[in-house]
Amino acid sequence: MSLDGVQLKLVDSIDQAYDLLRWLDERRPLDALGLDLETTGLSRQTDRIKLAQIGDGMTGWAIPWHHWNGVLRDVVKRWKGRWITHNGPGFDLVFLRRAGVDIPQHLVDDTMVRSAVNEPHMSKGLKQQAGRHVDAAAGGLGEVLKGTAWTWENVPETFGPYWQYGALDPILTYRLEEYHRPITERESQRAYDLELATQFVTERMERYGAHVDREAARVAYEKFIRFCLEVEKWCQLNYSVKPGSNQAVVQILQNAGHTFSKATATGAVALDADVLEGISHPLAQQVLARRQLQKLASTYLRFYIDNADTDDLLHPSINTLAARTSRMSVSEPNMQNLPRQVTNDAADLVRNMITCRYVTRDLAEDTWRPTVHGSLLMCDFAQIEMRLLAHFSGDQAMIDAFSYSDLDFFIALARQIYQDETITKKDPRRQITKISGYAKIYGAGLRKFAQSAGIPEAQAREFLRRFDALYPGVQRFTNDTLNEAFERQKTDGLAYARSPFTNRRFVADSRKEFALINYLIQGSAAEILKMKILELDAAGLGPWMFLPVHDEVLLDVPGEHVLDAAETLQHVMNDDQLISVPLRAEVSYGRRWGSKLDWVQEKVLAA
DNA sequence: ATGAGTGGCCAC
DNA sequence: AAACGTGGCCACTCAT
Repeated sequence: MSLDGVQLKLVDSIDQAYDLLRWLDERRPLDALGLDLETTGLSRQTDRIKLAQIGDGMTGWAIPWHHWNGVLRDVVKRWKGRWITHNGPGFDLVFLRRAGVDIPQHLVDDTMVRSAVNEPHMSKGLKQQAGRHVDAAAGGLGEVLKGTAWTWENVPETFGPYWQYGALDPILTYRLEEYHRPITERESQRAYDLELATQFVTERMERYGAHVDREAARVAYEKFIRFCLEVEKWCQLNYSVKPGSNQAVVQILQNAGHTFSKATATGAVALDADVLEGISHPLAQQVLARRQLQKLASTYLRFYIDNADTDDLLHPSINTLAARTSRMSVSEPNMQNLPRQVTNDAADLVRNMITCRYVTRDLAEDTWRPTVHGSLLMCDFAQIEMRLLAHFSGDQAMIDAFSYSDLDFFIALARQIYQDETITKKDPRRQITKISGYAKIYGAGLRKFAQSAGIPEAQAREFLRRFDALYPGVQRFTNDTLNEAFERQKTDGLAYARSPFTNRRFVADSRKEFALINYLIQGSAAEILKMKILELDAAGLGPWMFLPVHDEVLLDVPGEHVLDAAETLQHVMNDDQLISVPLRAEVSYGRRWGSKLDWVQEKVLAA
């Protein structure tokens, strides 16, 4: 395929508008239209459409939005066929909807999603993809404004290179669809359907947003920063060093007689929390304390204050296609890694500042009634990855350990492994068992397992021997996955595993094929969460979901819907049919996320 | 001034 | 036989 002979056209007269509509009428009803937009920028809240482009494999039309948007509206009214976008659900369709142009979800296909599913190890970008599958020259496009005084915001729509660059995009999109569609249909239709549908739901989550207690964030920020400044002054005064300059701090501590043994990945002297905690020197303690508070203040509090909108809502981006396991990631801010340690008040605070939008700030905790004033609902799967390990292994003993309704899974497992029915929650053997489970899931070897469990390698070896004897299915699952991957390496040139749920390909880096075990488990968990989010959406909870966290979904629900929503969550997320052990989910609620210390912390802050 | 790389660290 | 996985984002350093 090449781009020879393509036609690029600009709609800037009535005649050309009619040309476009005539061209449209000649499209076959079963054909598709490529669709793309050029905008003033990337913000879906504040930026505007400059150019709308449609096309097929040979002809691309650029429609200047300000003067000729009526033409695009007319096209949307007339066209009954499919639409092909590249990141449409997350971008172009959002801009169009805001402009009052609604393209029905069921008519949309998307080449970014197709690429992510068909070739998860490759770049998903339109130009990069087109360079691979359409025309090598297409990969080098995208610098039309270089050497001009224009920006994406103020370039005239009629500037030749600009609109031509734009008009080419629907052509590329259309061609990519032609390339990908047969592959998707043959290889991974279910994964594609799942991913595409998920994008429409997560885009709504982004718009709905997360409510933040901005006032509390301001107070905490001031306090944290004041502390950091004092530490910096102290370090300067006493040691003439910046507490953030690790190597300089190391120098000083070395001069004071401390020796360092831990190295970083590249061989430098490590100065992480672990190392600092082991040094009895006032500088070490100050460096550590400042590092923690500085991180919290700048990553979260500063972000909350600067980026919440006028309704105190954050709108983080949810990327459904970032991780090779199909996990979703979240950015600006990354709300999937808000500190959770209850032992650290300062850290816990950051999570507690995510609050229910329907509760006014002055409403005292003891007068708050979730079913009256509204509530956050948090619904998370219990040990979903361990359940998937049991499912994949097929070991009856491990499967059984999930079927005692009144017994913790890891206690049940520990009792089997240690042959001791007296093991309870606090028994250290439960913790070792738990760590071993995650070691299996992550693909850890003996050494790393012993390390994480804090036991001698001999003891770890004995433990794993018993584990493997009791649950031979885990090793069988591991071996089968790897053997299959190596077979595929020979035939397809690529080591990969396939999702049992959607037939998705999980691709491993070379020499890290063992990671496929983890990809299957983590990826299946991710796919299950996506499936469940779609079910929740279909069950009517779409308007209130705002955040996925790998095995959990968060909702912000008005009071009159709280009970219904909680019941729906229970009903949808608990599932006895999907895999060979029951899937269990717990619903919790609160005025704040985290919520354990709540108002107490606000008082601490005020002090 | 900007960007890439590193080290560090939070989550699941 | 042996192999801990996936992300995002900060401060800092050194390069262009």
